[in-house]
Amino acid sequence: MADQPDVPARRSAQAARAIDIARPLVTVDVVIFTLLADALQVLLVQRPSHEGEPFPGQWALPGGFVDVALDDDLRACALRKLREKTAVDSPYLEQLGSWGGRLRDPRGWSVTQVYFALLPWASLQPRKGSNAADVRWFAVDAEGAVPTGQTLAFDHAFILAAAVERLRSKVEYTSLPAFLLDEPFTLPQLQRVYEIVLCRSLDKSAFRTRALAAPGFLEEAGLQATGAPRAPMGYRLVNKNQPVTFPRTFQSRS
Amino acid sequence: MADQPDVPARRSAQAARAIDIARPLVTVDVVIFTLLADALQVLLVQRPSHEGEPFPGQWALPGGFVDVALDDDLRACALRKLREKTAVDSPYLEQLGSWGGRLRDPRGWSVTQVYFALLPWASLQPRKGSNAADVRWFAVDAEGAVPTGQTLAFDHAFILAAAVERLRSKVEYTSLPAFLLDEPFTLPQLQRVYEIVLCRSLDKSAFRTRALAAPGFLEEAGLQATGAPRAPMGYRLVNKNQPVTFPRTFQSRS
DNA sequence: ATAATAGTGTCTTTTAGACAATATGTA
DNA sequence: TACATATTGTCTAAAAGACACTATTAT
Repeated sequence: MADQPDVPARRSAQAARAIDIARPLVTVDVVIFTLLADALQVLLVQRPSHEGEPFPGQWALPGGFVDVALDDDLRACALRKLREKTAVDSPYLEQLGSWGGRLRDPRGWSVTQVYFALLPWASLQPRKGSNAADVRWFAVDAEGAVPTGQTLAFDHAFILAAAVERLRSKVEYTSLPAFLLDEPFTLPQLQRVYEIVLCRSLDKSAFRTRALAAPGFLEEAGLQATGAPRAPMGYRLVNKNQPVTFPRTFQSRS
Repeated sequence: MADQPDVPARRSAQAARAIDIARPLVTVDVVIFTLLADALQVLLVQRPSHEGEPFPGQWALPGGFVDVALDDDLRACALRKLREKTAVDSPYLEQLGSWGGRLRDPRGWSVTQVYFALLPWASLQPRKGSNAADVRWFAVDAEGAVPTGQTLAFDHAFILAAAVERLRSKVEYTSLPAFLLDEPFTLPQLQRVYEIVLCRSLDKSAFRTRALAAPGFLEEAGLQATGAPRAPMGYRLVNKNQPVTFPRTFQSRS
């Protein structure tokens, strides 16, 4: 590593060892979810097939090495990766976790910081990803798997399943699914998103009561012409950066 | 970096760049909580005062560089750090998150993976930390701060506050506090832990009903001679590795 | 007996779940 | 007017909060 930071020559042996030991590879990956055709979809990219690249041609989560010159911090790095693939720059973005170890990358001990993003589909339409050939949306099934025909690169199948599980579990008691919708949205649309993510139906009346009663969640945005016989009320999020937490989980099994 | 993994000389320019770019420093830190004297306590260590070490003499979370030779993965690394300070090796250990950026360590772009551990006090008594001089327990206040007199090293004050917040928020709807108690414990003891962590009192009847009704949480372990006038029933955890999730949050304000 | 702590019972309140009823627009 | 979708109302069930009551044992 040629351009390693300069360290004074007079440092102690202990400090020197701390700096000089072999450093793991550090990457950031992003699990990008959206909603399309009544299904949860995840964005995957195809690995390059250059010689020397691991998992050539296989599908993977978008991501890559932290660039210590470009990225101020981990979140900035995740936003950069997201922007490179989707041209979106203020999504809902949450840290999912880290996976690191000796075996997950053939190039050596590596650690990845995984974020997950929730995007409304319409936010992607204007510029649908720079070089679209190697980027695709895949529907995610109930187990968090994806119909690529092959397994994903690295441990990404495992990470994707963890992301879906995290999303599912938080959907039980937060307003997360609202970040998958364009504003303004209607309550029937919101309920449908919950049902898609949870893979079960919810009671209409209880759902409305809960959503409208939650403080700091929704504000009215006028009746919407959705084509429905009766025009439904539209709503916007009061806070676009943070989900609302409900005091109970959903329990309907109807 | 002398002992960087060997890469075939015939690799492509792109692959070569990926491997050769400057790598961030990678550390693992552990927020170790226990319960003592009716207060939540966190374990801190004093930074060495060798020349060249950052934040010499200041208190910090226990942790340090990933050792790619010793550690198979991140969790193994966290367990090693924990074992070095406490001689405990099967605690409740959960990933908290990562903090990474250019400015958090004067030695360069660094990223830390933070875990938090919950330990019963008695598990620490037999060997109370190898070299006890530079290791100490500090009571944590309601805001997640600690009475050291100085600020903590690195961004550890911030990380500690995040850990306390995470603990508090999960305590509202999980059985996490049980991992702070030695088994067998009694329901009054368990309730006291909840109250300490939440900084508010809970109703006895509702608490007992909820705890005993939660599936997979407690199993009876015989009456305990605690010195109380009436001997209380002791309980053990059915599952020592995973907390139980309650369908509602606590709401008592009595 | 009294005190202190453990544990239970009862009543009320809240909110979800089920489902029926009403409202409002389109064809 | 018929119909489809949005929205509201009613009843019931489940669980928590408040708090009073009973149980057990050390002193």
